[in-house]
Amino acid sequence: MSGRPREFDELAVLDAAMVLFWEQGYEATGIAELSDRCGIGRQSMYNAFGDKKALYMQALDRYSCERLGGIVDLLEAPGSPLDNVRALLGAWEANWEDPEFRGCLMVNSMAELGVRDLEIKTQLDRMLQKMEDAIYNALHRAQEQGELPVDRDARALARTITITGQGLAVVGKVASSPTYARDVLATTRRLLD
Amino acid sequence: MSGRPREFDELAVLDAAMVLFWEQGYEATGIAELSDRCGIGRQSMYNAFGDKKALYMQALDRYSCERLGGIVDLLEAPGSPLDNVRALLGAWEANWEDPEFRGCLMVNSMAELGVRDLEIKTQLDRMLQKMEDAIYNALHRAQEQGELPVDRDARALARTITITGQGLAVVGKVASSPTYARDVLATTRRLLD
DNA sequence: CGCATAGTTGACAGAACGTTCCAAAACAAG
DNA sequence: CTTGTTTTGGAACGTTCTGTCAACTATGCG
Repeated sequence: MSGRPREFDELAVLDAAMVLFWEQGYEATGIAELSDRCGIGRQSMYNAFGDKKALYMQALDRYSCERLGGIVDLLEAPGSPLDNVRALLGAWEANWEDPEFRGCLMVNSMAELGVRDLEIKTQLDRMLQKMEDAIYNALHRAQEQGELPVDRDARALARTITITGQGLAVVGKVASSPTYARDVLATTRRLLD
Repeated sequence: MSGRPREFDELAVLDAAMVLFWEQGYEATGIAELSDRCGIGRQSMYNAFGDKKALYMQALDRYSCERLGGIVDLLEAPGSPLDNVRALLGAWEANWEDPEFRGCLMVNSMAELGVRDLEIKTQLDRMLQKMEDAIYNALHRAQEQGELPVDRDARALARTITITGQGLAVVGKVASSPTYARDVLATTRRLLD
């Protein structure tokens, strides 16, 4: 039998929680703050998502679907796969130039919890591979289509681009130089010629 | 007039605090845990270092002197400057293969506090520039000595290497593949030929 | 020895933490 | 309308947190 209906949209609440964890990290974000910004009561959060860590992992999942999914879509877009990779680098450069750039939830999570929580570590490793594989697939297709020389190690290249993205996401939170990302990504782009 | 002498070595305590912050992050590390692992009482910590944030910033300073200083020394070692850069990349690769690799305090701090605390952000930016400049200086000397073609943008190259190091330090906390760093650093090394 | 200075110790205050209990409220089905 | 089921809001739980206070201890100097 069904009882009283929910007064909130589960996905919208999860999005709000995701943004809050994204901005402040896991430890620095309190339950009261979460329920405030999500617009629902404490008990409703516990009913819908479980305890704090469970909520956090669902926020990570949401990030994986929304943001990483967006990257995957970008890389799998029709047309030149190599241009899609270049578009990803361009998006990163644009992110850098945004003065309100808040980094990347996946990277923040790696730094804060990567070695302290095995369950989260496993999930983050999956997300990382999702990103790496998406880049690898694009590079591999680029090689099949003759856009990228076949003597390049596509796996190593994909990992290099992944690391570059993660590095920019961390450093972008503190670095003051506006040309930083441009310098780094120019070097990265040359690897694709 | 001087009173009762300290029963602890200030630098040793700071080192222990640094390691604890390094392993667990700022928020997840409590004062009780700090004074336990440092082997001194709470009040002694407050007397010697001030409050938690002041202690953290002194730990960051210590990290800058010890670890970043070690990198600077490595890069300024006599002999081939380009080989010194290669040695740094080799050290990063060895770090990756260490199963107890705990990342880098500077990177962890960027991710956790980089956008939330302006004072810490400023300090981290300084540390980042210290590292970048050390790499740049080595590359610049390599160009002067003819080891590295002068048509390379040494600043962009230094930033790329910096970003790669930061990226590896984050990703290394969760990635399972043992060849990850090797792949990435092989690509990086090719930039130096 | 005695005074001044500085370090150590344990207890404590005030606030914040994550979590749970409970009763009121809102709907679906009978 | 009644009964059953679920959500909601508020109060309260015990714990942990950072930081402080006051008493005690140990040293250097006169």
